Amino acid sequence: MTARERARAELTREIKESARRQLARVGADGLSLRAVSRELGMVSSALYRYFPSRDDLLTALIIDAYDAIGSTVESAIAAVPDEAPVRERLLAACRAVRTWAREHPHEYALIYGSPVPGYRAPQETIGPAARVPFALIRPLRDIAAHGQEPEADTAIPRPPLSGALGEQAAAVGAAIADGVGGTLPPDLLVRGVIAWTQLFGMVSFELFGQFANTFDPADALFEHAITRLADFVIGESAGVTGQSPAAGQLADLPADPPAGS
Amino acid sequence: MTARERARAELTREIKESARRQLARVGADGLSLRAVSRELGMVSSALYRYFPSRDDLLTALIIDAYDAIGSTVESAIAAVPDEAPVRERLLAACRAVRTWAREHPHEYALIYGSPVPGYRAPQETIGPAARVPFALIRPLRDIAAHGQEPEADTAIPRPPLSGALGEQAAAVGAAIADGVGGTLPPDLLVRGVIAWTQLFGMVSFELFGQFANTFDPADALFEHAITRLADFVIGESAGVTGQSPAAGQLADLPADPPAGS
DNA sequence: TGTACATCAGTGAACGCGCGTTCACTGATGTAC
DNA sequence: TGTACATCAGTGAACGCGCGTTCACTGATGTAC
Repeated sequence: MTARERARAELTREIKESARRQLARVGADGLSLRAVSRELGMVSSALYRYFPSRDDLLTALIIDAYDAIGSTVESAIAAVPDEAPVRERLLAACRAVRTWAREHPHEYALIYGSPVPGYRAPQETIGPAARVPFALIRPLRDIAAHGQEPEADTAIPRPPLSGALGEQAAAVGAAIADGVGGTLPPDLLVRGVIAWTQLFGMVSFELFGQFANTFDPADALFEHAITRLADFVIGESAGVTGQSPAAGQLADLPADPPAGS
Repeated sequence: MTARERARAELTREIKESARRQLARVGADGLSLRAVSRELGMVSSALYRYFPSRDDLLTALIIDAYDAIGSTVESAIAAVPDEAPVRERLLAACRAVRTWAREHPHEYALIYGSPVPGYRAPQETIGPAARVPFALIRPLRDIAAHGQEPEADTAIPRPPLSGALGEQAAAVGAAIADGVGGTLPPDLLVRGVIAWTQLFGMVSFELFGQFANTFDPADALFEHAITRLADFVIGESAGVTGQSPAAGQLADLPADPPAGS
């Protein structure tokens, strides 16, 4: 790696860092190449050696943000001991999402807030964007791989999917089989998606100020909500008993069965 | 009402309409007084007779949007026959939220998307902002007023609230008692809040493009999700039986008991 | 090891643009007697 | 019913600002022989 290449990588990093700082001050629409160049002590036209346009810089920030929250969630899940029940992995993932969002509110807003009008997210963002949903759904594979869900232990009724939803979920399940390491039953996948929306709905409301004056420090509400959410997804009621009755069973499974249906 | 006053009201309306159209084209940050004045065939400085600044115009749009979705939801609930179970009112409210959001995506983004940096929502917005959550929670009052929840019919376990959450919910419940027409038990209130976040999480993900390439027409997913959501909030499992067993009982209650605990 | 040439990073000036807001003004609409 | 004055809506010019992007350029870093 030549000195030139090292300098280029370093400056690219500095440009994005400065842009992130500016994001925090003025938001995505206020992000200005001239301001970035000013902070870096360069002339504004110099930035065009690194990013062909303002939108490309924005895209880089979006990809970085998706990757950052994605790897944070993946790490949080990986940090849970293999013997721990699926439930613990889900809870860890939820907490990781919230923690990252609170630590990087403006990057969170960039990727999960209202889309910037006039900006069309390019193809390259969809891979990184899928990391969090994949990470959330992957633990469910362990339930599916178990052959059957702990039907006897669950007290939560499971209304059947409508025909249209069943087909849609089956198609999605097949399409993402590679990403999540196996085909999920439609019902389980739908529960996972609902949990995904619930999780981000709660985090967004907290960050965007909808809880102002009511559930303002949302810690207790969040903890309660993700407990209920885990009940809903997994179909156990460990929120009551404190420990999943099926945990022992699941723990005996290999943590990572081979991919493919 | 003098001719002058009528003209003023009319033009104020036209300015806001033009601004809403522009919102759809360029978003909140792109909203420009000069563009509005251009569309109206006026000189830009003339707008200052109607709104003292750009931010005040934005505030007016935000209040209008909150009022619009608020009254839409209220109407949807009111349109449900009095004899219908609480469940039907909840579902109607959820569908109304989604329909309005899809018909007014940019106004939705204005109030539920990422906050505009540098813009601080003034006090006048909090009343209108509360209309939807109040409308969602108000039907739950009927459950609370019934004296007890249909405990026997519910199959969903109800883990207790943590101490901190219980206190917070009790405080919030007391603070909003006037708005919802009665004090709600903390547990019921928390379920309502969780449902609120779930509902808007799902609508936001649909509108902001997170379902792209997966659950893209989200109709079936949404219908399923709100069914589960009603199960969760009300504790009945009408999604399975098709009709709430407690519906008859609740229908005998007065639709609007006097406010206050 | 040294020279000749190509590649690339950064400069500085310029283009053309749109923005929010102020201000002194004209003329029409409303009000008091 | 008519006049004198006050209020208000809309004009047009101007201020000062920051922006994205282009372009011909200089000088440093890399590469081939």
